[in-house]
Order: sequence, then structure tokens, then C-alpha cells
Amino acid sequence: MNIGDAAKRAGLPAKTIRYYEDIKLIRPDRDANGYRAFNDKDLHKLTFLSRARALGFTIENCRALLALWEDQSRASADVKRIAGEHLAEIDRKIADLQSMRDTLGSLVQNCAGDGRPDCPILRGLEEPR
Amino acid sequence: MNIGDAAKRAGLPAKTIRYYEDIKLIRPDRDANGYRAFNDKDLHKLTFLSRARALGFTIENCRALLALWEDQSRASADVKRIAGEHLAEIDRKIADLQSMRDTLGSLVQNCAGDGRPDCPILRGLEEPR
DNA sequence: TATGGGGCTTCCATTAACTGGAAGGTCAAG
DNA sequence: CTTGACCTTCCAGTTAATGGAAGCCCCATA
Repeated sequence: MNIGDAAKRAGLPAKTIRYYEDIKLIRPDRDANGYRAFNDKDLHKLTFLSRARALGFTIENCRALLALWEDQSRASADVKRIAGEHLAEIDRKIADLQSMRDTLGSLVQNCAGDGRPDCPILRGLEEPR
Repeated sequence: MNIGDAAKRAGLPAKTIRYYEDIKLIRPDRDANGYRAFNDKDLHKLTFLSRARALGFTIENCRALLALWEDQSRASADVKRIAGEHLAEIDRKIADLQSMRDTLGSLVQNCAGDGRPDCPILRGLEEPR
């Protein structure tokens, strides 16, 4: 299978797939004409990557997860640890964003948003935390 | 005031301040010895930047907000529009993270996390969305 | 058989917002 | 006079791609 079809199936841009090969997340074979030839396993990995990236795992997390995925004898605890750490990080990010949202939301609410120059948003941004 | 003190007061690394000068967000004077000399207005801008960046505004947002901040005659509506758009973006990000969290959280919960190789997390990541 | 339009290849540059490090000038204390 | 903290510039690297140029390759149609 050529890169275009692999891209469609995995839901990733072809450019991204070439990049993943570049950083050695995948190593597809080549046809006689030099085109990349993706087999089922490659496709599986690409789908895995697409999904894991969408869940916010970093590339290095993905590399580790792929290694575990390929290792028939790995313990599920290893996987759970990586996923658990990532989960905690997501929770931190959500909390951060939530506090940003609260601050910015109240600034926006206090602003008249009319033609006058006085603006509580800018005033709020002037103050140190 | 030298960069080290400005950095402490604004709550930004000196490197970042140099970078902000590089991209022309600030233009501090120079002392005879070549050291940057920060005045109150510079410091004010740096504090503004520190705070706005912490609230997730992009550098280009900050540039626009600083221009409005320096413009005595701007309408608060202009500021409110930028802040409002940013607020909507934060809300989108929170929603995205929340859905990631839900998916990943349920994968993690179903994983025994013991020494056995079977792992619902990896199985879940194999499936297309 | 020519040609046109996709699709494929590599390579190089760019993005955002810094951060790290090297090499060297400046300053105040002891 | 030396030491150490601070300051300077410049260059490179980070993350995870993305954009674009130049040039093959393949298939269908005129």
C-alpha cells in the first residue's frame, strides 16, 4: 500500500507519516520504484500513533508504548504507569486552563466592550499576579 | 535597572526578556556599558506580558494587546473582542482535554496493571476512533 | 505515442516561544 | 589584583510537524 492510502486509513497526513519514518517510529519497506510499501503491521502502528497522539501522548511516550506493544512479554503494569502519568498531566493541564478561564472570564465580564477607552481587561493585565 | 532585576520583578527569565526585545515587543534603552536599562514603562510592559502569556495569549495576541494598551484612544470593545476569542479557545481546549481524559481514564481503569501481559490500554489504542 | 494530472520521492526551510551554552566584556567586594 | 556574579552577542536545539521546490513515476485518454 502506498503512502496516500496509508494516510487515509490511519487518518494522518502523508507528510506526518514520512516524518514518523524519519524519526524511526516506523520502517516501511520500499517497492522497486522507491515508493514506501506499507503492510498491515505498519498500518496498525500508524493507527496506534494517530490515536495516541490524539490523546496527547508525546512522541517519546508513543515510542515507549510502541515498544511495549511489540513486546509480547511486557507487563501491563508498565503500560499502566505511562498512561497513569499522562493522565495526571492531563488533569494538571485541565486545572491550569480552568484557572486561566476563570481569571480571563471575570476580566471580560467586567469590560463594557463599548467605544470608550476604559478597559478593565487591560487594567487587570497590568497588575502582577 | 539591569535585566536581572527586571527579570525578578516581572517574573520572567532574563533570556525571555532578551527574546522579547529581539522580536520587538520591548525596546529598552542601553547604558554606556551596553547593558539594557529598563525604565518603569518597560517593566510595566514586561509584567503585562508575563501575565498575558500566563493566561495563554499568544505572542501575537500580546503584541496586539500591547498596541491597544499604548493607544490612549482605543475602544474597550477591541480589547474585549480579542479576549473573548481567546476565552472561546480556552473553552475548546478544556473540552478537548476533558474528552481525552475520559477516554484515557477508562482505558487505565480497565487495566489490571499487574505482571500479566494482557493490557486493555494497548488494545484500546489499537482501535481506530 | 504523446501528454496531462496525480501521486510519489528527497531536501531544505519555517513555525512558536523559548532555552542552553560558548566566548567574552563589566563591575563591585575584598 | 583577583574572584565571582552579571552582562553581552551569537549559534544551535527543542517539539512535532508543515510548506514548498524540483524532479521521478504511473495511468488514462486523445
